[in-house]
Amino acid sequence: MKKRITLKQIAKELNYSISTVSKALKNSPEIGIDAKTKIQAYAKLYNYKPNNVALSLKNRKTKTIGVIIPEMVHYFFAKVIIGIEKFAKKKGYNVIISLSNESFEKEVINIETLVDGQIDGLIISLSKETLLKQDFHHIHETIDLDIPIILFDRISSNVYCDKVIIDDIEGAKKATNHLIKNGRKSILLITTEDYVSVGNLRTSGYIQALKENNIELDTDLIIKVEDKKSTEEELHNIEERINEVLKLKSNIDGIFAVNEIYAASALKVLKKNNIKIPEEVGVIGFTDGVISRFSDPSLTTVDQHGEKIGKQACKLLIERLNKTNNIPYQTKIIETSITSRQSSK
Amino acid sequence: MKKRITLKQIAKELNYSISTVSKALKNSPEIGIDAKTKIQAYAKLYNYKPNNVALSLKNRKTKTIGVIIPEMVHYFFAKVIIGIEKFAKKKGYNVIISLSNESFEKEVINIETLVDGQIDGLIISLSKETLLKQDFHHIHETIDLDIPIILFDRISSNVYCDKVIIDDIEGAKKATNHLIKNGRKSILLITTEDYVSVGNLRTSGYIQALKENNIELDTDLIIKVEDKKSTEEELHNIEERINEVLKLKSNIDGIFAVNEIYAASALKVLKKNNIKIPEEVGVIGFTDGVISRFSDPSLTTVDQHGEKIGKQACKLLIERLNKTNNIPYQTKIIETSITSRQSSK
DNA sequence: AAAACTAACTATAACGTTATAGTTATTTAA
DNA sequence: TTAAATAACTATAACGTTATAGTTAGTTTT
Repeated sequence: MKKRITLKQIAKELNYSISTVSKALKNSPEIGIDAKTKIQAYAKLYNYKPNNVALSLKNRKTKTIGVIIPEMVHYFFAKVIIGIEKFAKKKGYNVIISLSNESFEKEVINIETLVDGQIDGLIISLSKETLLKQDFHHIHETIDLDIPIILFDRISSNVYCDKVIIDDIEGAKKATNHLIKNGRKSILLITTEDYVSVGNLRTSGYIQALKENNIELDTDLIIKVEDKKSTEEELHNIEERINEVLKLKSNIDGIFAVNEIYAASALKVLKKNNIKIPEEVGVIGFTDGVISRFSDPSLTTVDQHGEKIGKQACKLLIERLNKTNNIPYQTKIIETSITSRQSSK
Repeated sequence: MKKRITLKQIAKELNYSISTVSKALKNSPEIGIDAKTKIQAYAKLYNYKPNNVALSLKNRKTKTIGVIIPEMVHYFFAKVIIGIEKFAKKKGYNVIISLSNESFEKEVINIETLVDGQIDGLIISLSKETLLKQDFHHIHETIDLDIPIILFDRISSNVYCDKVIIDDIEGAKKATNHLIKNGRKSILLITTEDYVSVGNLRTSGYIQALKENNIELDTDLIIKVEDKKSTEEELHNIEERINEVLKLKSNIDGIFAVNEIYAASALKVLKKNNIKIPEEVGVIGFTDGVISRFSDPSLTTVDQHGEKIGKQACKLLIERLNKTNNIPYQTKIIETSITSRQSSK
């Protein structure tokens, strides 16, 4: 009903020019004290707020950041968004979120839509399809338009821009070492096939940790899972494979899974076999999410600190937006940490 | 590097007026075929895209929808957002997401920020604090500004606007009946204090179901939890209380929890007491999320169909935005359904 | 052949701001 | 006492669009 009041209306009502009103509200010294008090009082009374769209047009800045993530129902991404949102808000930026749903095409469309004058910069975690295709033209075109992009988590070395990642190798090493320090010697690794970069890196970390502790690598202790949608059927499959290895290698005393779901599957199989956790077998997962917290026993995990990642990404972006000259691209690495719970001691 | 091209630049380059260019690109019959082809070709070559901010200012429409949810790390809300996002995109709208973090103050600030010319309408799920305070002035003020609001899930009957909810009473009845049909007679209810409307309604559903099945209500079988942040400590507390009741009432053969977390806690306590699920006690939760799917045993739940809720809310909003006259407010009820898993048979 | 019409354009204003460059009237300096 | 300085404003342009209202030159109509 009562529409927003504008400078024009205030000007007309109080018989000043629009410029005077504008300046008075900005407390400009050019304006006399009388006019100022009158105008400011009136503005306050009618709850004047500058129209942001007009400001965006004038300043050629929207004070809005676009975020594109592969999926929403994922603790890690949700956390990242929280980090972005918090920092952005503090700096006076708004956040627009889009989902690529792991599809290359949707990613391209989302970027196009957002770049259409809605946002000052973008924070993106690439979709699986994009990484598989290795097609980054949409990213490059956006950067060419002088719209900065920050990549996080799912990045590519073929794109030149700021990046925020965790050290997957280091994280996996920490996890493996955690088990070794508990006295575990025969550690089962549940990971993805090698083309998934994250899985690949974590596998390397596992291998390195063993080497550093002079434990011989037994490839029979590595289960590589096809990285599909986690349907009930697929989950059953994974459990089946874990079960087999467990039967085959009865001396297994630790399990490191490269994500929550694999870790939860491991728990299930262990319990079915009446193997005591953590007494007989210690379990640790990567990615600290709800599943880990509410599983029984609760899962020790490698926390990726999604919120920190989001904050850092947002910080990098806003810094770049505020620089007029081009600063060199940075890659920030966020430390992982172990969250110790019941599944390991 | 190569900035966006504008009408002005095209006009200058091709020696036409801005109006001609604008009209040519809109295929106006006022413009001659020669000019049209020339201008359109040039625009295509330089990838002309109208500046959305300018359009927003001109049309007094941003084609953007704001969404405020209490928290992100929550399967249900994530699903709702997916629903909103999908539908919005299809209709040419963008989505801005803000988090109230269950705080009244943050909710107020978020609304203010969004209403500052960024959005055409809002979709909100109220924070717990807001519901506790019963202070809706910010909602009313926004509606007064002719910015339509759609409330979902966490609503209040004291606000007049469009709403999308599930039938909590019906859902709770379905859940309770599901247990009763399994032959359960002594069903423990784990719910929230009554001021949380959702908890309150689900409690009613439970009571009604008992009544309809001629089972006497035993108030000792109702645990009302203070609805706080689910910290480890708080969770421990809940488990403690469940444990006590379980000791006191040894004949309990079913548990209905009004959310996933309470249900997961119940599972934990039952397992600790070596009570067989579902043989001795059947468990059902409200809200179908990851915890339910990955718990052991997996949880039977009342699915709220978050994506449908999001879609419906978005639809209501866009419909209202497209009407010039005020249409009467609607409340849409989305059907729940039972997803049967291991925790009940 | 003058009046009316039409095709193909252009100018202007407006959306709401703000920065820059004026314009007054009044005060101060020389 | 006259020029220079200042205080307190106002007008204008610009951000990128588009709708409305002009303006031409050429074509019909009668």
